[in-house]
Amino acid sequence: MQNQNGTRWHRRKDARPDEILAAAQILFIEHGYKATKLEDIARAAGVTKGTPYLYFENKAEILKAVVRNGLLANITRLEAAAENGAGPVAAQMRLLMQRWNEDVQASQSSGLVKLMVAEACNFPDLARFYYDEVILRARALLRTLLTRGMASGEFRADLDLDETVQIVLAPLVMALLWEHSFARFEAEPIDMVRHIDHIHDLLTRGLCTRG
Amino acid sequence: MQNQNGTRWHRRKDARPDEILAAAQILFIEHGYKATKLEDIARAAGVTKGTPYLYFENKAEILKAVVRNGLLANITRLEAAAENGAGPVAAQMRLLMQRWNEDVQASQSSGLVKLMVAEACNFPDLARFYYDEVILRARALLRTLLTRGMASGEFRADLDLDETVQIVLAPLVMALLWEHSFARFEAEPIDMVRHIDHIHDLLTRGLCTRG
Amino acid sequence: MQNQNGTRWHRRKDARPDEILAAAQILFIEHGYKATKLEDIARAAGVTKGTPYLYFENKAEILKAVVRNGLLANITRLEAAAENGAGPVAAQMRLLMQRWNEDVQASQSSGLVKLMVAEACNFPDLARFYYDEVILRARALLRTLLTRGMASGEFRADLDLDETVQIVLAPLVMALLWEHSFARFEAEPIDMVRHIDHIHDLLTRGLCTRG
Amino acid sequence: MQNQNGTRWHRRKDARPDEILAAAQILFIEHGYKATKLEDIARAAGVTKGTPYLYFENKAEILKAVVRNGLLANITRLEAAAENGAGPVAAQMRLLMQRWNEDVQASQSSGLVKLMVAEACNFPDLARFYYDEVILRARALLRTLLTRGMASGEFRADLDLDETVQIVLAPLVMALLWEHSFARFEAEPIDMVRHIDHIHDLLTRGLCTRG
DNA sequence: AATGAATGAGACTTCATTCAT
DNA sequence: GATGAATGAAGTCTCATTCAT
Repeated sequence: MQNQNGTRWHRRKDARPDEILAAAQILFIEHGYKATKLEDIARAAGVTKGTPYLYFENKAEILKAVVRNGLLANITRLEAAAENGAGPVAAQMRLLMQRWNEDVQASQSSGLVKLMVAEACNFPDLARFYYDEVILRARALLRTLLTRGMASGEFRADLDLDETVQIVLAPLVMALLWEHSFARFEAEPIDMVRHIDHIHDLLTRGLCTRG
Repeated sequence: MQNQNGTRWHRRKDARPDEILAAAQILFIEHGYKATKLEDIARAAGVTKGTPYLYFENKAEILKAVVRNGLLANITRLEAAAENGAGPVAAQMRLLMQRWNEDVQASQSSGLVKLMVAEACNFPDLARFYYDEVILRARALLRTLLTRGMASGEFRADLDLDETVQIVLAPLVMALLWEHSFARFEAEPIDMVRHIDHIHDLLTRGLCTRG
Repeated sequence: MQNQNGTRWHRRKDARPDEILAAAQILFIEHGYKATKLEDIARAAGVTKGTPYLYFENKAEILKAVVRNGLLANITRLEAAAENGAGPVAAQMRLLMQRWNEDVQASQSSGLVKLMVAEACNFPDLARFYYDEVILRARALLRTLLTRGMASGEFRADLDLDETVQIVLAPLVMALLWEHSFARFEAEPIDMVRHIDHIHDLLTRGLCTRG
Repeated sequence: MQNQNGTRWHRRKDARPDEILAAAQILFIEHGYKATKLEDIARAAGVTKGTPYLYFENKAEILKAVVRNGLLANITRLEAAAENGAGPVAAQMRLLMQRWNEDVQASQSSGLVKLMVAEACNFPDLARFYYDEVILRARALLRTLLTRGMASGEFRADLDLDETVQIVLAPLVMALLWEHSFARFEAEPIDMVRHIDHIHDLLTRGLCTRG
């Protein structure tokens, strides 16, 4: 394969692994790990069957790299975004949710969560990694925020921290899973910004009227 | 292969399909559709490779039967449980959530949701079925309750119905997914009754202190 | 299975094997030996999977019985028809050809030849049987006729007997094979009586004008 | 599996499909379509199970390729051989028959006819192809010759063209079928050149003495 | 570095055959 | 005699992986 100057391509030499991972991510999310053929990944990445093996031990390692790459970057950016907040905690929380959403959209990584849910049982060490490096860190982030809010009197003092963290995260995670499972059947696509506002509103103020 | 009577076969035509589906459900949920071998299903059901084909056309049909069987029964029981409620709507909602949980536990069907999330893309008509017959019906149920609560003044009048339904369902569904993905890494198992109470409490009263 | 008198059927007890063979013959001819399922034979014979095994050792024995039954009867009747002919040999030959055709039509056995051609390699002893008991006997019959014709001066004296026998039989056999292979593509069905007359005419008189 | 160079593969993409078809042809003719295992074809072609699938969609496509390849080439060469004949038509016919025989011997394709007869019912479109591209074209060839002979007064004018074509072809085709079914039981192998001469002689001059 | 022909274990599925009822 | 649930060997086809080029 030669470009029009007659010289071989070298430009993308270092980009290859990432191109393969990008292709693999899309296909793994779309069809699951087992149902995705390595040849499809290769083709989608613009290379041939043998090439992925130059960069990755085997198919399982590609999956692991996909997940590690995608999610570590996400959570790291999220942690950065959570630093040095000021003002009412509820507002900080809302901001953080929106930031996180923007980041997920930008990084195309929403489906990784679905992938992890689907494959957690088949890749225990990957699941462990995800639990330790993503779930626990995300929870810690939220827990800090909640604690601050409870300390300041903004949030109810009788909340169970662990439970509350789970419950707050649930609608956010579900929205991601939804996008890669049943969203296509909906009449109109979800407006995530608006949806997150609703989540924030409902979680902070509750369903019930204030008596 | 002989059973304990020294006879070669069990001869239980009527029970077989359900035994096969039960075995398949466990394995599909645990490993996903593709990664589950038919021979494993057969062995788990106490029969040999060929037997499932006496009752089901092929592997895909077994998956469909698993999902249809399990979920239709669930949603139907849920709808029955939702009828003729009286008293405060919030209390009715709490009761319904707990009923649903009991039913899911009893029917061993919690993992079906994970299965559907994982395989929605590979089985579009099954996903459609799930969307139409499970998701929409579950939403309708909740929407009725919310509407009633809003009409009675118990719930806030400014809620967006569609959004709220999604958000209320999210923690419930997430709890199921959790059980079949990362729950094993937690220090202690989730007490679902307690968890649902927390969900109900947080959703009805909100995070914030009143006033 | 009971008839309307409440008594079990016994009437066809002895007919069972023949019914099975009749069904098998049709299916073997239509699809070949391997492609015919024993269950299809059973169903076509109005019995269930296990029943053929009450009368036949296995599938191969059914094939052998089909061929033996069908062809032995044919050749025997043919030999009977060939006896005590009088008058011109060419006319006797014509009569024999037409008789043979009537017999084949009546006995529904035309496809057996195709079956034997198709399966000769896979069933050497059956092929041997067919060669010895059908082909050789049919040849002998024709050879007798030809010899008589040559002796009487009716047929050319310079004919090679073996070769001539083969060549005379060929169009007759081909017509049978044709019926079970490509006849369906023809615009109109073959009129066998007429076709045999043409065969007889061409073979006796030849293509060339008499000069 | 290693070749004699100690390397694992032959690496001969261009030759492979034909090697596979050649192996398949022999086995299909010998045992029929169903009774031939793909692994046997592969082994006979010097490759392993999976390799045929690099070049052919599935087993049925291999059969189709075998037939198409083999027969189209034959009929095409036959048509070429039939062009620009001169002299007595009977002599031309004899020459054509011998040419055809030489071609069939050289191309090892004699068994394809048997294969088609055996499998016509199971592969209707292949049979259609054979009927259209081989049978009809062969008939047309012969019909031309016969017509010429009748016009020139060499052949009888009262011949039915369609019938005659069928009858002339029959002994030629039967000889091929014979070779792949019962020839092995004969005391001595057929001398095809001589056999064709006999066919030609009998068909042109007829059985009967003149006069 | 990249290719892609080839491999071969392994999955799905079929079906001749058995035998308790 | 008849049934038909069950078996399990065997066949078709797939695809992760290898390695000569």
